Amino acid sequence: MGLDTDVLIDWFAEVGRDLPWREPDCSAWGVLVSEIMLQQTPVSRVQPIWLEWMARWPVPSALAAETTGEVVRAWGKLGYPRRALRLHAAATVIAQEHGDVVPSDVDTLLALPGIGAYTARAVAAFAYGKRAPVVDTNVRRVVARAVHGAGDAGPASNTRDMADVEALLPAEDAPAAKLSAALMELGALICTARSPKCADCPIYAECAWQRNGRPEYAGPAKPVQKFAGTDRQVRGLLLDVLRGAEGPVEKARLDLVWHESGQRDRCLDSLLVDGLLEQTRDGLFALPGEH
DNA sequence: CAGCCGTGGGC
DNA sequence: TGCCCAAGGCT
Repeated sequence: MGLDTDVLIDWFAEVGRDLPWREPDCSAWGVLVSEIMLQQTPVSRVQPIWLEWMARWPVPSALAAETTGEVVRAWGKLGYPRRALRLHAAATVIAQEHGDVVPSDVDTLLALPGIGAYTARAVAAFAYGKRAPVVDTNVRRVVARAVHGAGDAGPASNTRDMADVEALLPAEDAPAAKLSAALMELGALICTARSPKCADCPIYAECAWQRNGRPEYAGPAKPVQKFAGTDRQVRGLLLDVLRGAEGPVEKARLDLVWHESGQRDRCLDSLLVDGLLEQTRDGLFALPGEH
């Protein structure tokens, strides 16, 4: 027995959050920016930054005209700052090759930097109302429980996961796009990773996980990412100095953020390689384009 | 494909 | 408190 898509769509219309990028007049550019920012970053932290960006860079060409350093600075502490570089690069391609219009075609979107299987389909569905299997961590969890009766989703398998969701989508574009948003919202608000709120679930009666007696997750243990002491932490500390500085800084200033010089220098070098930092002629360090 | 890439909040 | 988690993508 399949899920009741009408119930989910109605539930979303009733209790879905009023997020600014869901407003009917939000541009496709606004949707794209939100999707990139929301990759691995919670809604509550994205929202204020997204509002700033939309006021400052309302079209792709406006962002493209900015230095990458300024974009990285405006990215603030959303995390994974390479996303800011990729978004800037995507905006440049959109401005130069697509007439400043965010593409609506999945394959064209996939060709843009920073846009993968999820984001391409999310933009097609949420900005353009298209039917496309939108598979994120929320949707994978909802499908694992409600459809497959498992306690949680196992390791991601792009092909299989998209086929699962594809089978749930209504034939028509508009309801399919609404269902995609509803599945994500259900995973975010009700069918959460920890302590799911099953009493409030609109598809409780059809849920295969309930029918199975709510079995524990039985798949392989998920790899846990360390953070303390990793290059990721050190890179974050280094970049944070530059975000807070007016202009270029001396290396001695950067040396203060981490005790181990080998790791520190390796991280500094990797930031230069990534294009998140630049070195000035006189050996100072700066955000790219800001010297 | 496994591992890496930031940051902060909740339990 | 430490651990888990959050609208992924890239190599």
